[in-house]
Amino acid sequence: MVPVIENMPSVSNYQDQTHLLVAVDCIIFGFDKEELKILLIKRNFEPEMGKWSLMGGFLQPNETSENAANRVLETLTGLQDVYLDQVHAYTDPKRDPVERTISITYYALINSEDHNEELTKQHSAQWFSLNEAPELIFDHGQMVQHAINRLRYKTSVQPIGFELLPEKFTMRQLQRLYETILNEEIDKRNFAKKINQLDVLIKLEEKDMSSSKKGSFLFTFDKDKYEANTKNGISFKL
Amino acid sequence: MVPVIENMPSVSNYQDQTHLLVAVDCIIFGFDKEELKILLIKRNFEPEMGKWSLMGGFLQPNETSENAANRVLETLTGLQDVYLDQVHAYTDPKRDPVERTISITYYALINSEDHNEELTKQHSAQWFSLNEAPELIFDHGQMVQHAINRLRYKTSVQPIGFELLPEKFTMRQLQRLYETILNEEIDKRNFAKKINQLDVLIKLEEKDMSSSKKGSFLFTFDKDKYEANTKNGISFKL
DNA sequence: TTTTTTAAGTGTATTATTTACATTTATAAA
DNA sequence: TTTATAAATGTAAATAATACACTTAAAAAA
Repeated sequence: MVPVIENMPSVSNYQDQTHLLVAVDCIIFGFDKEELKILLIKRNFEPEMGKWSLMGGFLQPNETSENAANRVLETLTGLQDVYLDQVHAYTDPKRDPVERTISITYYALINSEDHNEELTKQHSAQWFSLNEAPELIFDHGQMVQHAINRLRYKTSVQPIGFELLPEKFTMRQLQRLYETILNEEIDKRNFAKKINQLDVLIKLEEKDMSSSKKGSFLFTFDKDKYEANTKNGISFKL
Repeated sequence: MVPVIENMPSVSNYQDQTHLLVAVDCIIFGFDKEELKILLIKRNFEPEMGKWSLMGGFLQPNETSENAANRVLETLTGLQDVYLDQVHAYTDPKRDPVERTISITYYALINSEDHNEELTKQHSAQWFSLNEAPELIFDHGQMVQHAINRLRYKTSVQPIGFELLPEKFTMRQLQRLYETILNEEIDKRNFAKKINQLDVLIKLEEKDMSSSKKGSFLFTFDKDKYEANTKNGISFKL
């Protein structure tokens, strides 16, 4: 028998507690050969109609927040099974002026070639490079910043960068991706050395001829090794 | 003018959305000279009365989750202004059998000497070393594991370990703290070298005579340098 | 007073990792 | 056939991490 302390009800008062709206907001990262970009929507609904924001949605009765983030992402891009990572829960009582809403953010990594343009057009969505992004509503700017930091960290411990690339890619595209995520220039010899150490790439016979006269070999990643490293972690530091 | 798309209301239906209970749960870390421990409560209330769990509470109307975590922490330990760090939001619809509740976790770092024993007794709380902790209700075990991982990471990039120590401490205590957090043995010469590089400690004249005949010098941290490094980050890797 | 005991305190050599850096090569276009 | 372009590649230097053992201060015991 556990004694019941004074002032401490023996049954929690779930009923009396405040129930709140819970939303998810997605920071959708894409890479278009040169730059890391984020997909933002121009709101065609209130509140803050006409302003730019992240794509989000309310948590539904039988969903986890991961489910909700996937749903939101599919609604906007048509993509399923996308890499998603929870970042943070934002809980300021005044963050949404209409009604108190807490928001859980997820960042998504997508290959920006893949998304369904019909859908993004419907939502007046647009890709922005990080330093040209417009001002965002509420605390969405802070959410983006936080997500970038998390992505940078994650990139240094797991080889997630590949999620943003097409199936076949050149060493140079991969390098540009890392450079744009980490926001620093990397020496190409040192980069190749590091990537080869990770031992997750397969070099194909095929070349991409679009970028130079010589052409550059295409790579794809070794799914098994990649997944092992994605789970076990790596150390990517240049 | 922003066009309103079919099937897309121009005003969001906040009213129609599901409202949920939101809780915070605290993973309270303390260090008692030898080991990293966590403070757990034996529930004297339903659900799961009599079982061990994290200390938590529901988010109140005008609180942020940080406020709530601080409140929960003060209720149990009497401590204010404790180091707190958000870890993750848990959202499985079935995680709480009484009613759907999402939980946002925070880990707290406290100097375990400081807490109010009267309060912890009232809540039937007890310190457990990490590998002797009892089984916990719901998803609390997973929450603890997740928090430990986060603490390990944080320790390697910010000098937060000091939050767990009394104001004056020996180099050896600090080393034991790092060893217990990182779960590995560290060579004492290499450790001292590394810590001195961080340049956040002040060596006092005073010695602690309790641990050896020679005694060991006490240190305190240089508040300014410590705070600068806490913000800017360090790299602690041994 | 001297000896013993105990953990504290300290430095260097080795290894591993990271960084800096320049020339040759394959191919398309002129 | 020549030219132009980005791709491909390796080594030396610097920095960081690791391994490792003896001396010392003080209390306790003889």
